[in-house]
Amino acid sequence: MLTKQQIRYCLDKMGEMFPDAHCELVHKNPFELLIAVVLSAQCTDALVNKVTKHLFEKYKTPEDYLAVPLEELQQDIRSIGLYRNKAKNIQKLCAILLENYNGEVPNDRDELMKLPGVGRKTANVVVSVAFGVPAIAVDTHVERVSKRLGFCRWKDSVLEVEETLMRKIPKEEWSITHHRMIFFGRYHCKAQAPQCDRCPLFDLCREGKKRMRQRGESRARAK
DNA sequence: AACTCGGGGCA
DNA sequence: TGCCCAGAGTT
Repeated sequence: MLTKQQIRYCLDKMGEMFPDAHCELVHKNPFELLIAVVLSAQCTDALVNKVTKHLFEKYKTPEDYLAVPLEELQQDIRSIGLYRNKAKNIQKLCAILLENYNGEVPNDRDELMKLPGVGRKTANVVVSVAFGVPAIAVDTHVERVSKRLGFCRWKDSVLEVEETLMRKIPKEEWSITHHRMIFFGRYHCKAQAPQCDRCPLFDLCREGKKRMRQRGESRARAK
């Protein structure tokens, strides 16, 4: 595992590579952010943004989402995957917001996780982006990058990854860390084709060196 | 821990 | 046309 100092170095480099790292989901308020993040599960932010553009014109409040039949809401988000379940979850979630939270989005991670369709990652994104609460949302990008570089152990669960990152990174940097790692993971340290040959972190990266060795060996075999 | 839900994007 | 993308919930 890398030291705190090494991790800090990595995060600084990621910041240089992606100085504009930010939450890519379009939203104007906590409620729209919550809807956008729930929709974003298992699909790209770009695709969600296409849907929410129209969605947020039509639906402004929790009441609006409950005022239409389920089938209509499903059709409105049809172009993203898992849309049937997501539409159901959004209507349930809006009913709970009205019932228990006065129609407002709670600013507490554990309260958010009680809502249907809201897991740990979604809750962390909402509290950190909408309410400025320090949090590290561990999605597959953050998990993959953490494991490849050695921010955490290979066999760590998602929860263990989050705990390890929180232990190794100063609290003030949790939120920006999450965005930097997502950009780094999505555009550079990709799942299938990581750009190891032009990576400023190659010298620290155990997985990068391993991959390069394997590539060399397969070339040698081919000859 | 493994499985299921799913359409869009891209090769 | 078939693989890849990428969380929550359930068993």
